Amino acid sequence: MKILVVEDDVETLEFVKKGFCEEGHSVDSCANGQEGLLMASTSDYDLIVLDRMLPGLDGLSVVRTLRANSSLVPILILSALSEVDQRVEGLEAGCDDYLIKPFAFSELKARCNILMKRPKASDQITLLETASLKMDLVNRKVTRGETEIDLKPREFRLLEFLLRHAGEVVTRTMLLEHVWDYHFDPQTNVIDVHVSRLRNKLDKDFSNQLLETVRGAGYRLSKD
Amino acid sequence: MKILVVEDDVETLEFVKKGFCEEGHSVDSCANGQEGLLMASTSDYDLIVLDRMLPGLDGLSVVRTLRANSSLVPILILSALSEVDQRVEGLEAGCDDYLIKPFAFSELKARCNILMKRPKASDQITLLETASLKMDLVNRKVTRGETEIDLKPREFRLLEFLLRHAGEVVTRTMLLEHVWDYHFDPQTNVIDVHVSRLRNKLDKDFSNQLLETVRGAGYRLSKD
DNA sequence: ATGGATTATTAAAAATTTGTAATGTAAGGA
DNA sequence: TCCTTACATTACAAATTTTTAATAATCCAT
Repeated sequence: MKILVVEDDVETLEFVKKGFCEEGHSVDSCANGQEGLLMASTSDYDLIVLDRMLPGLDGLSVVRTLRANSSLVPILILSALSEVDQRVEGLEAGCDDYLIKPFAFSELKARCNILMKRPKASDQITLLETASLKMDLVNRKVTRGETEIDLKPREFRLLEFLLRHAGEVVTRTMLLEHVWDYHFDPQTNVIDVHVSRLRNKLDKDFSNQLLETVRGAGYRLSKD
Repeated sequence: MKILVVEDDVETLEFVKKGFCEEGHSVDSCANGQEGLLMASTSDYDLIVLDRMLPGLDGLSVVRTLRANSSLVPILILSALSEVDQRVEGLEAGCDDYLIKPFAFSELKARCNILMKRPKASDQITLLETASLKMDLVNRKVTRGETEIDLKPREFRLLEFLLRHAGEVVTRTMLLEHVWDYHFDPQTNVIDVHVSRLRNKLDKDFSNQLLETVRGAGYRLSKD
């Protein structure tokens, strides 16, 4: 992980830097707001640890500027300002966590790990997966084991919805709403027909059947 | 937003509940771990506020169980256990924030807002973008500025290819290969027809034309 | 300016995809 | 077991999408 630490107190900076390095992260640092902002804008960090009181540009302004430029980088503010109102002000500036000085590195580490584990807007889900069945949403490809399964657009949407609710029973009403965008009952058997066609492609050549019918309720894509 | 509060101390519970309700959130609550776990598993919450010490099943166990079931719901732990080691233990259990009792509602609110604003794993999208043109590959939606553009499957593939090569000249041969999967020249004007249709939808209502033709070479999607 | 070539547009034919309806099959209660 | 209901399958009809082909417009070299 790539971390930026902006902190003007040399001792604290070295302490934090050393800790993160020992954790195997790559750490950049600087000692003032302007420089921090510049580094944050020009390089991609997985996390920024930011002192609140900095010479020149203070920490909160850095946060506000980054957020105004729609940066989503996780930011943890470190601050000696410990009053509730000051904490709230910090949290509302757009950072993701606020830790009061003095602090234990173990807590800083734990909080930073949470922020870095957090799903990023950029690492998007492109793959839906259940058992041996994989659906690549970007390339619109479906495979079961090694075999590629060719689906028509509506069949794709149907399977996508089932995959997003794998293991759960999916009612006909849900399917009409979300796969057909029908907000009424068409009084036909469209669903049955498409489920049948999907089954042919999905389960015909395999021993265990993934797409099961739950009589009286709907359908369920088995999770295994 | 839908919030679950699990707290056995009646006074604290009412205090938190009232606060969230006043913020316009919908709040469910219960007073023990088992029930909390059940509610969290059966209903979709945007946030769970969880007391650490609960009768029956303690808060951290609830967190661990939920995470083991790959729930990604944001969880904030409330606890009177304020020692560093206890805080670290709580944070490492899989929750997203840890607030020590006694606390100010303003800080709880600020911290909860951060967790609820956080991008959810479920609403992540893959986006191709050039100038004001955006293509959402997962939801298959294209917008230029505020206007949504409805494309047929082949038009979508054509624009996707152009977007992936924005700013570059794209030859007819490339298009036949990658948009049509033709590995020969069909000796027709399929491409011209589709480019024309795409242009109609893409550029007709706008002053600056994104899809330009490079005479003798192919087409290029302008980068701005 | 003119003519050959390249690109654009349009309408209609062809192909594909989707929906309907008729018929067949299986499940579960009386 | 029978009978009703729910689901499955099939063939065909309708709608949509894609391709073709004919015609018009544009570009650039002469």
